[in-house]
Amino acid sequence: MLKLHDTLTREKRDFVPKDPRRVTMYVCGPTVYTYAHIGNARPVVAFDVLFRLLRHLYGEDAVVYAANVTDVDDKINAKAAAEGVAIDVITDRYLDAYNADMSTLGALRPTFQPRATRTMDTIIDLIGRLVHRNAAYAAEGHVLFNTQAYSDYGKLSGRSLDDMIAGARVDVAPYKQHPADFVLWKPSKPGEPVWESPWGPGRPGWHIECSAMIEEQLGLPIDIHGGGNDLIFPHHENEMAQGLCGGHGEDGYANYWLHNGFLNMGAEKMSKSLGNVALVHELIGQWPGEALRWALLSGHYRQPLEWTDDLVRQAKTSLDRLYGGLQRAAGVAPSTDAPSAEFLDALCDDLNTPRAFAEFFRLASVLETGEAGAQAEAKGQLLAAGALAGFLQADPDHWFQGGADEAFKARVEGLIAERAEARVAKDWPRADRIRDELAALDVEVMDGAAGARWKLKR
RNA sequence: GGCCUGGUGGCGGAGUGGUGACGCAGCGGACUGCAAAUCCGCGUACCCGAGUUCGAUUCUCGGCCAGGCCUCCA
Repeated sequence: MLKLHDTLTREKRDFVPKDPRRVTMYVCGPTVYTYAHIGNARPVVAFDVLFRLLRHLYGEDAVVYAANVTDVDDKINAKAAAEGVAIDVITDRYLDAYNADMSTLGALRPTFQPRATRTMDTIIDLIGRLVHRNAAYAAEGHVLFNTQAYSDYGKLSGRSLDDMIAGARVDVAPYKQHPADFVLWKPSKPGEPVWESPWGPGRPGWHIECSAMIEEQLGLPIDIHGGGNDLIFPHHENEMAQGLCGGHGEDGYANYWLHNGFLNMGAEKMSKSLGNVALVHELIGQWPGEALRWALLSGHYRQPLEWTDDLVRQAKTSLDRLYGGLQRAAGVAPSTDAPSAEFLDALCDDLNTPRAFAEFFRLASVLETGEAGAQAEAKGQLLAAGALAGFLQADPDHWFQGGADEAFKARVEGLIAERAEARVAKDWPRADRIRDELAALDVEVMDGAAGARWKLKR
């Protein structure tokens, strides 16, 4: 039984989908104005594991996963203006880069990737319904959500309206009826992209696109809504309020709210505004994407995780160990294609990936030392567990030699053949000389009963 | 100020009212022409104080420390 921690009820609960034939999940996606950093990738990878797990439990075609793309925003506008191009040029460029980067991290593409600019009709329709139902009002070219219309406002983030007023750090716009009211539609500034609406030309506020997309792509209520824990307030609080008041939310908005913890650089949250970021785009030039994925999942998704070079190095070493086991067991035929029960249990325990990783190592150990039957089972379980979580699907030789082209491989094989001759002749000085030569090429040779294997050191 | 997380061994990181996480690093041994890998074994931990309890790292309260959010910023 899958259990998930729900932010709204603040407890870990059995997961029961509204319809097991159509399990719905929505995760807040990127604003595409620059490259994603590794902190941005944490929810993508964590919820990718959940997506894969749900597909495993309910069937591949039974899970519908939508992740939005915010492609209209001040920063996008600024970048487009700076380059003198239309915003689509910017957003297309960085969306493509984003998808390529996330794919390198082993994340499956969501079923839908709706874009704000292509959801405009639904956004305007939803705002219209909110106005009609007195859950929103127009004022000075803006449309604002009326927080007084929703009695549970603050429930998700655990805040009361009174607290918010008391703690308000920002001047309240004069056109707001209540300080907590938030913008659904606002006028564009000169030169910015603009859409026509019943309330005048302008563009959507921050939160409304997600509610519109969820209505359009998934239908209320959805089973799972995910995102970073900085989105709980105000974004998800507002999203839920407007979504429920729009007329289709009588059965709730999202049945399970999941929020991931942050990646820290040193003691601080990694964030673009602090400038302490490591871009995925750059990291994938330094490490295998699979090692980055492992590093991201080496801590539980709700806990903070400190991002360091050493974390990735350890992740790489862990995968070397597992791939090494698979490489040595190349001759073992898997006797199952199902992950072990413990592996599945670990993931079903609110995505306990560290516990699942421990099971990877246990299986690898059985593969190394077990009887033939146990090995065959362990290999099958290991590969199946890997497939479920997005690991270990590469050819082990390719994992260790991945950076080498054919010419390089031929050269290495030649040297290894020469060295084999020397070893047969017990010409140790010559054998060691060739080992040194290979080491200079960054190649490590491992002698074994069945001949020598090699890997790139990197 | 309000709300919310978290503080576990050299490092990363699970978990539990009373025995084992797991991985990395380290140490000893086996194997090995050398090396690597692998195998066997070893070590060190639960922020502080009080309480509940036969017993607390685990529950409660208080404190200290760190981090996050507190509206047009994703």
